[in-house]
Amino acid sequence: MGVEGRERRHHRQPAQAPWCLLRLESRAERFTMDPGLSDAVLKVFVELHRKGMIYKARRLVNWDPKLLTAISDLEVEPREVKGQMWYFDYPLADDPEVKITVGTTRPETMLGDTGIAVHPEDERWKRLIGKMVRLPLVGRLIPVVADAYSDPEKGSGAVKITPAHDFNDFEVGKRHNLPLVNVLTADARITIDGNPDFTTGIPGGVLADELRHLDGLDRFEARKRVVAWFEEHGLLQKIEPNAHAVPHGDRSGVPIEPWLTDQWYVDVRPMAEKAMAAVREGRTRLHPSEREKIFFQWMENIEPWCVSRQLWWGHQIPAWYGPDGTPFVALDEVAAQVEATAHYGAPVKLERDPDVLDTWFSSALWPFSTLGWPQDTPELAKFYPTSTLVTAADILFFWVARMMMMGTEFMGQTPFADVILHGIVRDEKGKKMSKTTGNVIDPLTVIDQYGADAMRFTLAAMASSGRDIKLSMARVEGYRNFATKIWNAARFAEMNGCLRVAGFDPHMVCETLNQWVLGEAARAAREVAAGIEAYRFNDAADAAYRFVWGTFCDWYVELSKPVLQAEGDSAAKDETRATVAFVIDVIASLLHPFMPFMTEELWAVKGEAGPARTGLLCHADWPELTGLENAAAEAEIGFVGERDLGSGLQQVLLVLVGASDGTRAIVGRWEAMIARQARASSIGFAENAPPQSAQIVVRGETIAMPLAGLIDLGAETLRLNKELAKLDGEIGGVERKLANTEFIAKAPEEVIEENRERIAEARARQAKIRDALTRLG
RNA sequence: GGGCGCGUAGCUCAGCGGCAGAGCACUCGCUUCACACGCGAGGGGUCACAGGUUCAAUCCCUGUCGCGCCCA
Repeated sequence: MGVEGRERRHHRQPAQAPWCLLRLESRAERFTMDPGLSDAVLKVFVELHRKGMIYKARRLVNWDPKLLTAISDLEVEPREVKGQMWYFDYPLADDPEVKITVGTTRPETMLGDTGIAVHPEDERWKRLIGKMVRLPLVGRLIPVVADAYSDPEKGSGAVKITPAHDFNDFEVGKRHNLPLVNVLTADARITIDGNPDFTTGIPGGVLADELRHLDGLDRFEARKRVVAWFEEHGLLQKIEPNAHAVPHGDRSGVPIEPWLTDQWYVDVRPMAEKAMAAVREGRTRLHPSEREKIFFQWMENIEPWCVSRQLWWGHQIPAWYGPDGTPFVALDEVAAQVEATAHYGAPVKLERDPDVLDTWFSSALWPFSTLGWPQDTPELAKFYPTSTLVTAADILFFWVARMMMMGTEFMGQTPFADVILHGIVRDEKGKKMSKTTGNVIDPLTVIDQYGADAMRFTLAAMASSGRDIKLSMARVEGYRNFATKIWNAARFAEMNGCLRVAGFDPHMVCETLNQWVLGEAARAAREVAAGIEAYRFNDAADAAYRFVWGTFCDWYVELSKPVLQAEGDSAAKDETRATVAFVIDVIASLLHPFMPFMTEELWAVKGEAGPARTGLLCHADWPELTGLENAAAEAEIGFVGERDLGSGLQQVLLVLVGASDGTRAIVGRWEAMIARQARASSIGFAENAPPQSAQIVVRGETIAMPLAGLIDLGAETLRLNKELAKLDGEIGGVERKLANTEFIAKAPEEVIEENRERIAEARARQAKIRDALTRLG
């Protein structure tokens, strides 16, 4: 974190960190201005300079006229502005009646025009190439040059060239040897009076009054005056509304100016090559992998990085200037003095460069500077390279790419094996949160309302495939309810004496219900682990949620009630109690990554009775649950848990028609439970359905409910007929598929088999429904 | 202008070749002895549009429209 981050955020993050359960080692907190990290910054700067990869150059930079500093390309953000395009007429020097029309969105820059470019093939202007134009208002003579930069399709086809105030014009100017005329001060005011660059081309070197009045004006005020002048002199051809992107400083929010200054640059290309190689060869993997394309696109087109800043805070650049301005880059002034003395042949007075480094320069060193580099520390040996970096996708270039460049350059290997790029949290309308817009959702507010666990779970559940998250409070609330649900389940366990039992072995349980839930728990543990390992946190969170609510609470707890709440003690009851306690421990473990507080508390509370815990849940092992799947238990509980068994009415008789011995046995074991689920008064068996009963078909079993006088038999008939028709449709579709010879020839066997089973099931079901219909009548 | 991505239930989003899913919202019924932040039962989708590939397309390909983001 840079120094400005220190000041603005430092008080806040430690407050948030514990609630978000960032597992931070606070003794290891580092800050880029710490002495150790400053040593690293100096060393890197000096080393890169020695290798010729840091140099000083006079170029156009993105200049922030409010903060009065250069900024890097990445700190510039284009903002769509509804501006205007002004068209000015520039008269030819030797024939003022002939005028060239040029368009501009920044009229005040015309003071620095040193040429006009037209496309070499443009028939309108071709004949004027090589001629001179007298720059209106200023009087300077400037040439018409042929350059393909000018787009004949746009505007008039001729563009004014201001090499000192526009990046494209700078390049055009270089190609045609046009002079650079700077007309702006650091705070973007016009400076022309006594400005030799400006006055050089002016006849007599003396400024007319109308010009002198512009001197010292703010750029926008000057713009108005220049436009007014052109209008007065009949040289304003037209004004068109024009929406275009204007570069703004991302911190200051004001339009930046391309401005000619001396700055320090890092030649990042060699480092970029090394970083790209690391990704290409799989030594660093980006997740999601689609990000790699964007990474390469940027890295392949990378430009020199302007790292000097004219600010009062930051790492001062380790460069000292001799009397003639020669820079000496060294770790300290003494070393610089040695070099200077050697250079001049005698000691000289040195002056240190007042500029500081871009904060991202020191941040780029983070993976090794924090571990003590350039010292050879044990931490460095142990923790570099790191395994995984988790960060927001929007700082891929600012930070991640630069850490990779510096890491490969100075440590010889890429700093991370995996980089997880997640989305950023946006507001509910999908807008990027920003302090200036004022739509920042403070996590502490959400936490106050719904709890840290609910918020953390929400973020995990919504963090799919690196997409941005529109934070949905409804989701947060839903997961708060989930947390409450777990507490209530734990309370149920407590009320029923479900205590942990020493040496409980999930493989030894005898009760079908318990075998079943343990198998489900094992499946859930596998799914959650797989999700986390694949960095698919939403899949992991989902799997945990489904198991806890959908399986454990909705079914297991319900089905265990008859056993737990029966009078007296039994082996089955003991086993079920132990299983409940065991599964709650599993739940705490599975959910701990997503709901650390609640689960830790649950772990502690459940640890009060039974065998002593060895420590905190966060230090406990991931549940190792293998060999617990049990197909027979799954089938049996599947039948018992069938939602469709009942009639939706209270206290009816349930009759299983023509049930097999197996089914009779299952029903025998679960009678109380099934009756309870189905709201049935009792359950019986018969070879034929009683007259006037509603009948349903569930898992191949026909269940009849004598409903004479209870329901509308006509409505029941209608319901059954509707279901028949639905099945007809399904059968028709599948039959057509199976009749297709190509399908039979080309589809995989299991798919064909699946379809055959589907049709068989549908037909069997239809038969039973038809049977039911005749009984009903 | 170039690149990347997204258009799936009213909303927020999963799924990504072989019967369209979740949460929230909605409708109906429940003071069921863990939980109304709950329980049960439902309704709701030509998976943006148009072509193509395939036995089979929400999923793959091409184009169109709409919406984001990144880089010029």
